[in-house]
Amino acid sequence: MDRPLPPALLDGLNDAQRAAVSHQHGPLLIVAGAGSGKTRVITRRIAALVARGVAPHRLLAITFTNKAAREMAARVEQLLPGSHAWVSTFHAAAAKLLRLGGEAIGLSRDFTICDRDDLVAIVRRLLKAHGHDPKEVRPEGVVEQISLWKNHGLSPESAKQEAHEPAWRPGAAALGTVASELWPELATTMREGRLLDFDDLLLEARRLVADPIAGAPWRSRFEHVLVDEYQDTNKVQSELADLLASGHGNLAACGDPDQSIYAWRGADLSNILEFTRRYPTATMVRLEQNYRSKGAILAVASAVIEKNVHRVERGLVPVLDYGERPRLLFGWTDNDEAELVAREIFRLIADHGVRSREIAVLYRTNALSRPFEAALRARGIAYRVVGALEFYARKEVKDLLAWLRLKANPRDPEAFLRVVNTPPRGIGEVAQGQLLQAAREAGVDYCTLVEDEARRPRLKGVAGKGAVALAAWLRWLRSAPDRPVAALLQELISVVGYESHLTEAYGEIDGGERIDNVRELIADANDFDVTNPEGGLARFLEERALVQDADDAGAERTDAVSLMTLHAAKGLEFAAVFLAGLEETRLPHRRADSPLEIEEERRLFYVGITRARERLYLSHAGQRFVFGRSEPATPSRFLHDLPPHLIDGGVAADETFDAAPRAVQVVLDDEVAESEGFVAGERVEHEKFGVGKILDVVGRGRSSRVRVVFRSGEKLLDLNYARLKKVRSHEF
DNA sequence: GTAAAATATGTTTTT
DNA sequence: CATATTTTAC
Repeated sequence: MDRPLPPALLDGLNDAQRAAVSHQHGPLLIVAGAGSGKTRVITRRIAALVARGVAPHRLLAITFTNKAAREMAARVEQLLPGSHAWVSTFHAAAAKLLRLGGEAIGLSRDFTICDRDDLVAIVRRLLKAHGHDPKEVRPEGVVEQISLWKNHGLSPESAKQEAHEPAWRPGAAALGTVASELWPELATTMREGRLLDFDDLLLEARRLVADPIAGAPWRSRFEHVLVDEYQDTNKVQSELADLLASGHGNLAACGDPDQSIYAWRGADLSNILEFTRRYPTATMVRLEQNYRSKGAILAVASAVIEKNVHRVERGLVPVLDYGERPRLLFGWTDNDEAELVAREIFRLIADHGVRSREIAVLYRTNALSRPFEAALRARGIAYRVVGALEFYARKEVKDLLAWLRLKANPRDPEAFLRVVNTPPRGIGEVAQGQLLQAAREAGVDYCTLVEDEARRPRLKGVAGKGAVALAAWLRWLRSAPDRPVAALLQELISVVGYESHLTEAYGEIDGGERIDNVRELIADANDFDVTNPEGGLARFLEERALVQDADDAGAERTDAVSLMTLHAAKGLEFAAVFLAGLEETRLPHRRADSPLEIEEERRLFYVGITRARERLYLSHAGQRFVFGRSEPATPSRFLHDLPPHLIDGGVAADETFDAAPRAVQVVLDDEVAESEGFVAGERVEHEKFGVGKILDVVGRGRSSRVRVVFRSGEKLLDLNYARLKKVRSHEF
């Protein structure tokens, strides 16, 4: 310990960065503004600690996403080849902790991590059993409420008193009342099924580490604990970090209050704001020099964030030159906007030699990606949508994972319910209810239950026969080796006949697409087998549960423009950034109404702006397709807040909007024509069916449909969804 | 009772 | 448009 630091680790750092890297003992708070070299400081700090004699495996670094964890681990590896510092997210760390030591606090070794969908499904069943109308009480709302309660330290019992929320609609049951009514049963179902959700992982991990006896080894396991994105930790997370560092107090927290964008998920800004009060001996380092963005971009960022009232005054000093001022783009419709963006991206790539991977289009919600995908595709520009289509959320993927889950944890009710009748084998809703009930009464797992059922049948008719078939597969599943995962999966698919089920249920074309996803899952499992030669099924499932995005799981890194939400862009940087859909009800989002929520939306805008290194574009449209309908859109209030002199051409939002024709500057006749109504007799083109002719228009407004005759036959198309394009008659 | 077919309906953000 | 729920047919 306390060996001198190799000077190379401090090379090229400013004073504040050096202080953060070389700090040795006791609590440390790093308040790091956007682009202030935070990642560099953290990795160097880890290396510095090791250089001073701390064993790498006695360091724990916690990041916000799995991707960040992987990247940081790789960077540390670069600095210190062969080191094995533990870098992970809170949830992954908690899961590992519980696998290793959970039994000491009465947890089963083979628990399953369940996602939000599983919770919602369980709650939906409970709602039904209690006779609630799922339209009056949304199961999603109940899940959200219970999650909030959990994070505030409530228990199923204590929630009863808290729940006096008025009904939002006359006659409807109050959400809080229903949630508190269902929570005990939900907890029972989870316990019996050995299920842990994301909140439970953290809560149980905290319970383990806080335990006077069982937690002792964990409280001294790490000599240093480091938490990145500290501004987005919730109470349970910060307490877990405190506990893990409680043996020595070597806790380093690193974050930026201006980039707090997860309050809706329980993130508690007071964790970082009051860090020095909790740790009075803490050293505080401020990183306030921005090495990432050009001055012009930073000027806009500052102008934006300064509007927030609930904020500690802080500066971000540009190091780079001023550069080009951000540009405002306006399109009459969302398609026009996307067209302008795609055109500009093309120009950047073709004329300025910007790499595609250095360009990002950022928006508030995933649903906004469509027009950009289409416009980029039309120009042949490679792009990838980050995070949106969750691979593991697809039905066929979930089905197969459910079989694996059932093998890993035969008491998992959600896995059982997915498996029991896919492919259909005559065990319908009623029989399923009976099986669930019987399992609970006998206290046995579902595999045992079904095998018993096959021996001494109680279900009648088709259901009984189905149970016999299912029992045979389950017996096979139980005896199959759980490694390699890809082989197990492959065999499972052929034993169950899953691929033929897909083609039967969805047809050749649709089924084929789903089979592709199945193959992708096998490839994914194979990747896992190769990279984790000793990893078993449980580990595979845990990784899939904690990692939502398939890209995240370690797929290709192609040169492509990135499309993603502002939340997903956190921690990333690009040479050119397009912030799109800057309109009221989108940014700020329509559901953000309180001043505090508006401030979080503004921080989101700020995060987006500060992703850009050299070029920034702010774009919005005058009309946008929402719910399949074109609606007028007004520029975001955040655009109005921008001082005109900071924007290219000195045009602020209100002026642009009035001067729209000049701002567009391009002829987009085709697109304009597209948004007009259709008339009988017109020629149209459909993506799948080709060119056709409108026979007549049924209904008006929201529910209007058109009857079109195509070469393949007549179709009734809902204009809200079918993407029909007009075709000039001479092209027909 | 189950399975296929018709219909309803939904969009913040995510570990 | 894709999934979830309800209706209908067997």
